[in-house]
Amino acid sequence: MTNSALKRITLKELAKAAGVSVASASYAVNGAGSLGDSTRAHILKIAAELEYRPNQLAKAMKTGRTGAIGLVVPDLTNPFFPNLAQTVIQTARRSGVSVFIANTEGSADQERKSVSLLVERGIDGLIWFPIVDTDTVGPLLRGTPVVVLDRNLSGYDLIQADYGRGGELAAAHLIALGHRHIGVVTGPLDAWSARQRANAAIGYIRAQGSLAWSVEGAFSPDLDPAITKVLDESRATAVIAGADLIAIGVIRHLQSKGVAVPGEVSVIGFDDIPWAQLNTPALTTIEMPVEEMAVAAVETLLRRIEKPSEPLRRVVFNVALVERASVGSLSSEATIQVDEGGITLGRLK
Amino acid sequence: MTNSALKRITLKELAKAAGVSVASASYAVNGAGSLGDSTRAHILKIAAELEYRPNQLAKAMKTGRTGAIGLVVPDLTNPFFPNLAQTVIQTARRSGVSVFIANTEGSADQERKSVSLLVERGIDGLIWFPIVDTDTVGPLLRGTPVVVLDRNLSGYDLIQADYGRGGELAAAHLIALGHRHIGVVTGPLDAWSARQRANAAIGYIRAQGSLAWSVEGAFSPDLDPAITKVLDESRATAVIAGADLIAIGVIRHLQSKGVAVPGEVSVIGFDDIPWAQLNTPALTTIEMPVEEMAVAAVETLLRRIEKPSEPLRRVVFNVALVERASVGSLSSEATIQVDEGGITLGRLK
DNA sequence: ATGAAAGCGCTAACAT
DNA sequence: ATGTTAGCGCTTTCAT
Repeated sequence: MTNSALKRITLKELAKAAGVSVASASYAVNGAGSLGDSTRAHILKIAAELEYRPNQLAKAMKTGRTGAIGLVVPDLTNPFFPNLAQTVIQTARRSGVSVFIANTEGSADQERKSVSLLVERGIDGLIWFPIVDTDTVGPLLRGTPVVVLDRNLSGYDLIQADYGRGGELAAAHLIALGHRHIGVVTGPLDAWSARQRANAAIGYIRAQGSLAWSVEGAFSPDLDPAITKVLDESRATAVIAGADLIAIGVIRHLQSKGVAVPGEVSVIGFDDIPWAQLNTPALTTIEMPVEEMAVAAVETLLRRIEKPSEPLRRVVFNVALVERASVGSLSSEATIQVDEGGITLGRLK
Repeated sequence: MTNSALKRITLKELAKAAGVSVASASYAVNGAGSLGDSTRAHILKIAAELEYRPNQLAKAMKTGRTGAIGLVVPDLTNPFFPNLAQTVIQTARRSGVSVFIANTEGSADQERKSVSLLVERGIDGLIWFPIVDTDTVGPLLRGTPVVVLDRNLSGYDLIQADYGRGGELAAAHLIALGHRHIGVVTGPLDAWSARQRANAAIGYIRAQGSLAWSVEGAFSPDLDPAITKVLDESRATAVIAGADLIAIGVIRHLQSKGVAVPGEVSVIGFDDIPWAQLNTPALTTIEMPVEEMAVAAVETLLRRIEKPSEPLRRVVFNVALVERASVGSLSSEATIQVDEGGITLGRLK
């Protein structure tokens, strides 16, 4: 009968059972130290029989490594994040590290509390997707390595997508299809990534066409009155949204007012969330390699934990246009000529 | 200057700084033991000045409580789960407990590995959403308290929705609207909850109308050939899907074949995932109170951790029909007469 | 009311 | 190659 429940065998007990010292037992279990082959084999055999499982807490206390990292994201309910979280979890687990998830619910206060809780609980590192561009948590970190996603905070390793290029790609696509009067609904502008997208898109539109209007929105399909108003009065033939969620909201609103998408107005999004292709019409959008970014975040963090004094790194991922059905051509030509304006289409994937 | 970074103050250091013993310091910090009011106040003051933060690992090693629980779900990428996870995280945090998330990617093997990792890492308890009806992890638990979501495993606390009633509700709604020929695409039938839904729906259909066909599907909008085939050859005027994700897949397929929903065929889903109302047409579905179930899971687990020997509990939540736009009436009557067949519509919310 | 001290289970010098 | 031992930071019993 095995001791499946209750009392776990300790290293000391294992050592006694094997007739060796705790040190030898530890060495055997961890593949460390110098041990005779037969001794090692013997200890391992007994360990297996006894179903020895090291107490990770004790181990952590000695080594200062918990084998756990934290992931702090704004909102798991936003369809952009589950993919990210899942990939982080999987990647981490491949290295035997577990991940604590905290969500900040969009509040800087929650963000601070979450980080504090995690740091005090003892994590080896943190992957942080901040809600704003301010370093709200620096003083709470107490030396915990951090990699920052999506934002541009100094003093941390950074994982980003080329948001600026994304904005240009979106604008260029519309311009190439004959659109000249373009409106943009940005994401919350206190986020660096949203500003990057918006500025690049607006810059391109101004250069090649004309900016119909520009409003700031939240990351939600529920549109502020300010947005619906501008939409209703709009003469724009196309709108760029700062996120797919917003784009979906825009399309819904347009449709509810009887304007056809993309028949009368084209809409392009950002992120390529899973819903994008299920939407009616399927959403044309700018995709970023979320999974790869998640993997990069974990790997960067793990490396940082190993080598705390290596120079900080900043990894920027390429973005790409995903053409689906929410954007139409204004010109009557059947052939689509995309003026890339010096932008290289492509992706790392 | 505060010691914001690096070396945390230890209890011993705090004790020395306050000129007391470690025991007194511990008592003061934890509000335990018996201590003079002034002594306590003094120690606390010094602790605040020094920004003392207890080492939770050491504490955990002594007390056997880590203040962390695990959440094991099949797939964060399935829109059903983020809400659940988020609510679990929030609820847990309110009690100061952090949550490790693991996803099983639909494999029993991963499930076992994830649970092992968590248990060995040291969690106080586990919230488990199994992928099948088998207890794949029992022997790995080593006494860790577990509450099981959505399935009907014995030996654990159970949190469920009234899936059977949900199936009846869906069928009754269709029947009441004049549908008689109804098809059903079930979820994976190795899941108890999917069977409950399917059996109840099919039973009701057989009693009040006729079952056109029934096929098993995966939790995905991508339909198996077996399903699309049956859909294409179907004479059913309505289909019940075992999950919203499936319902969306069915609608997409129907639309792609030029059949109007709900004009020619009505479709009803299950779960009321966030996207259900964003779908075109907005999805009529059976909702379950996910957030409340998540809260109940955490509370049940926390109580179980406190009192391991209390009798097991099983909490069943009510479900409700959410009428949107994917179901139409077959009769020409404008008034909808729902024959509830003894079922009480209502919800706990 | 306060303090001394024994560990929790483990790792890693440091012996031998 | 193997064993002895000193802690990691904390809680808690037992003295005082």
